[in-house]
Amino acid sequence: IASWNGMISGYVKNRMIKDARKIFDVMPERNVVSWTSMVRGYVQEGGMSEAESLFRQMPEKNVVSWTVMLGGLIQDGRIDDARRLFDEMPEKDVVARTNMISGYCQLGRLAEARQLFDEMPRRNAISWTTMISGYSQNLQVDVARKLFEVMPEKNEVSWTAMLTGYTHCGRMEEASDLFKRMPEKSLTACNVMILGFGQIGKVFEARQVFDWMREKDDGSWSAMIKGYERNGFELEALDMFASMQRARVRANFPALISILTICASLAVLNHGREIHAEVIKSQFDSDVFVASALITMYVKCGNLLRARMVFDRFTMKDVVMWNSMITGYAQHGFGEGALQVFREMHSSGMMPDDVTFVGVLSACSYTGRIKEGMEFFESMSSVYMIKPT
RNA sequence: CCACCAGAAAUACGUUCGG
Repeated sequence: IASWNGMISGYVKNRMIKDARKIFDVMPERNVVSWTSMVRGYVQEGGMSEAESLFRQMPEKNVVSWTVMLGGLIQDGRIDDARRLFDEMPEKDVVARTNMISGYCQLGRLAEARQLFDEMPRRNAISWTTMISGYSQNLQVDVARKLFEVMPEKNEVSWTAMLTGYTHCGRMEEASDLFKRMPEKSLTACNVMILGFGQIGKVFEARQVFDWMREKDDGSWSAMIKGYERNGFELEALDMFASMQRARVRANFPALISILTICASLAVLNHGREIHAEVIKSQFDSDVFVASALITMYVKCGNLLRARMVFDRFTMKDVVMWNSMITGYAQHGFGEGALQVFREMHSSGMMPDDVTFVGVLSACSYTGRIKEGMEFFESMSSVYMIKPT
C-alpha cells in the first residue's frame, strides 16, 4: 500500500492529478495517507470542490488530513470557512495552528493571528517565524522585532523574515545592522539586502553585497539587474545579464520575467529575442506568466507580429494574456486589431476585466469610433458588471 | 524506533494608466 501511495504522491508532485486519481481508483485498498494525498492534489490544482467532496467522503481523518483541507481553504481566500474547520478539528497540533496563523497574517488580520499564537500550548521555530513575518509583511516591523528578540531558537529563515521587515520599509540602516549580526548569511538574506538597497537607490551598496557573496543564484542576479534598471542604469542592467549568461547561470522563471520586463522597457529587441530563445530552451514557454511577459516585450519593441505568434501558440490563455495583446494593438494605434482580439476573447468565453476595457476603449478613441466606444462603455456595467474607474 | 507515502514559515514573478 505504501508503494501505491508513493505513486500517487509522485503524480501529485508532478501536477498530474488525473493520473493520481486513476491510481487512487484502481488500488486495492486505501488508507488515510492515500486519501490525504489525493485531497492535497486537488488543493494544489485549485480544485476545491473536488477536494472538499473527497474530504467529506474520507472514512477516517487524522490531523494531517484536516490540515491539508485547512490549507486549501486558506489558499482559496476563504479564511472564515477555514476558521470554522479549524474549530471543528478534534485535535490541533503545532502545524495546524501555524497554518491558521499564517492564513490570518496573509490577510493582515494580525490580531486574530496573534491571539492564536499566544494561545498555543507549544511553539516551534516555524510558528515564531510565521508570526514575525506576518508583522513584517504588514509593516509592523517594531512589533516583529520585539518578538524576534524573545524568540528562543532562531534559524536562517527567521533572520531573513526579520530582515525583510526592515527592507520593505526602506529602513536600510537597521537592516544592515541586523545583516551584520546574522550568524549565517543565507543566499536569500543576501538577495533581500540587494533588493533593499536597490529600492532606495543605493546601487553601489547593492553591488557590494552582490560581489561579496560567494555563491549566487538566479535570484541574486535578477535582484541586481532590477536594482540597476529601477535607478536608470539600464546599460549596467543589460551588462549584468550578459555576465550572468557568461557565468552560465540558468535564469529561472521569475528571473526571466524581470529581464524581459527590462527589455520591454528599454525596447531592445535583439536582447529580447535572445531571451526568448533562452525561454524556449528552459521550457518555460509553456508558462502563462512568461508568455505574457514575452508578448509585452515584443509589443514594446514594436514587433506585433512576433507578439501575435507567441499569443496564438498559447492555448491556455488567461485574462492577463488577452489584455497584453489587446492593449498591445491599442498602443500602436491598431484599433481594428485590438477590437478583433476582443471579439475573439468574447467568443472564447473569457471574462474581460477593467484592464481589458482600458485597451478596448483606447483602441476606439485612436480610431475615432466614438459610438462604438460609448457602447462598450455602457456594456461594462450592464453586461460585465465592471464599474468604470 | 528509524529511511522523501500526505500538512505549516523567508527573497524575486506577467497586461493598461497612475504613482
